[in-house]
Amino acid sequence: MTEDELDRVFKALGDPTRRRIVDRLRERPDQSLFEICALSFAESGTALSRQAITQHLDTLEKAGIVRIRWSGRTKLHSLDPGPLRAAAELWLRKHLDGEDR
Amino acid sequence: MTEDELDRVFKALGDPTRRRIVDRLRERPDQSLFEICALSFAESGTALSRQAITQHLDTLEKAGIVRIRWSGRTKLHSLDPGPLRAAAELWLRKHLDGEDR
DNA sequence: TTGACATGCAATAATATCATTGCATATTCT
DNA sequence: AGAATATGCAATGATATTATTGCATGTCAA
Repeated sequence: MTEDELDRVFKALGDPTRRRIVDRLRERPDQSLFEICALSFAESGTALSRQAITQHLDTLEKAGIVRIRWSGRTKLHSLDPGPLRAAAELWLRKHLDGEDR
Repeated sequence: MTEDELDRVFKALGDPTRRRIVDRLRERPDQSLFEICALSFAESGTALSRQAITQHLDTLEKAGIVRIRWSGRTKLHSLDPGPLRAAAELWLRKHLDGEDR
């Protein structure tokens, strides 16, 4: 994992809206943009525009955290646990050695 | 750990200069601003201004990752592993359950 | 007490991020 | 074919981030 990839992963995680999206995608994969918008609204009360969500999803996709798949006219989003795991292993874990885990 | 704290930790980690600072502080604690500047230069070749490093250190301090201690006219920086560990435990780990670790 | 040293504070500028709006394109259904 | 659906693309604006420069303040040491 390159420095740039690490940048993108941590930056992607540095936003609460994106973290919520990742949480929801983990509960259920293959969600469409509309589903994610609806859940985002249901959860937070405030409605972000569809484009805002799209941009967050792009950020997650560029970080490699989210994978997309087209089914007709709907774009389905799922998690790719790889980059998250890589970031945790490569970087966070070395700062936690010697602790009670 | 609140959402805001999580934001600050991940955002702080989303910059390669700051990650390098954390790496160096882990190797040796209680480094002054000048030492960090010097190491940063020695490592990367390009010299960031002292103020740029100061701002990065502020970001790390606000994220709770770096603790400071004054000794006369020198400001000594050390790591606080707490927020890093909390972020890893609270957030990253739940996305890694069921894997071979 | 003067000079060198270590750092702080403030202003500025370039670029990036986050969210919005309006319009366009492609797919499904009747 | 026409209407509704799901999404893309582009422009804009507000705010945040990153790095710079110049000057000020506090501390140590000769």
